[in-house]
Amino acid sequence: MDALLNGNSTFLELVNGWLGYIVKHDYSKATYASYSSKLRHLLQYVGHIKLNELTREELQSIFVLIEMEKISPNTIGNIYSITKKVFHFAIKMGVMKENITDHLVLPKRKPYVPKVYRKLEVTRLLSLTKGSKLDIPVTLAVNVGLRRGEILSLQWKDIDFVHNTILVNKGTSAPDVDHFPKSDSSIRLLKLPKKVGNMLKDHLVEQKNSFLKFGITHDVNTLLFCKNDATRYNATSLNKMFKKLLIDNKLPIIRFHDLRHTYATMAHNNGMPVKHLSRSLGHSTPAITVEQYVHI
DNA sequence: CACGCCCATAGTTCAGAAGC
DNA sequence: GCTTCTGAACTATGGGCGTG
Repeated sequence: MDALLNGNSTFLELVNGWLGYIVKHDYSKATYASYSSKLRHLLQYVGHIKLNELTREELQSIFVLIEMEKISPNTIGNIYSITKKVFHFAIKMGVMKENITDHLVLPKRKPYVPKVYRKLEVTRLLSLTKGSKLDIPVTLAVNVGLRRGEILSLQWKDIDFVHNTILVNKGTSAPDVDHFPKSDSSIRLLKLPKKVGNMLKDHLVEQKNSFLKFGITHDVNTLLFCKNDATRYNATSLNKMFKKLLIDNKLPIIRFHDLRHTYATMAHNNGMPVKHLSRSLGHSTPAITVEQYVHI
């Protein structure tokens, strides 16, 4: 720590100290990026103010200003929880006495209600993607309920055509391309629906042929869904391609991740027990499944 | 122009803790 | 036991930019 941090330091200096000395070391890169960008909302108003001149009332008025920027209540909640950590750090470092983030009044967070496709729209979507680049990711999302990051990092060694299973044990997150599961319960061995298995078999043959043509090695580490040169697609590109497909074909606009919600809703409506569905999605408890994914 | 990458920032997911 | 809150890590979106 720059032993220089004291009551006369500015809020900006405090934030930089916390980000650089704590967050950079103890948290993931994605979290670091998320924290620093959210703190900018505060810095624009109070970055220059000295710590011993910052008051709870002032902080409260800053949150009102942020609300006026049309930032959603959920995001304001996020900004608040990060801010609280910053001041907690200040207290720990002995540069502030009380945590001025206590008892602030904030807008209530609202649950997100995803859009899901009905059977008819799913059928239409699948007929559109058939044979196209998006065939694999869309099918895996809508028929197996995989997350985007899980699809992007699936390798052929994760597919077992003998036992008809698919092993989900890694993910890909923006802005990095790190591999990690969302949580321990996200690691799971799933049954591969017959039609998906068949589709993957066909895809494997096609991919091998295409690789041969370009002189690229194909092995068990090859990604299921990748570009012609075997490299991974950028996660945001997948979203863009998906959205374009919907616009071009006048399908209702949903997010790629909503295909996972669609899968869950359909499975539930088809009578899949919640416990089973929860395992299939990789949730730690069935309560999450019911709360977040089943939209009738 | 279409495609794909990178970056910045907003918003969502989901586990675990806290509160009832 | 449940519901609600918190927080880390994820996904979404859009602009800019390079390539073909």
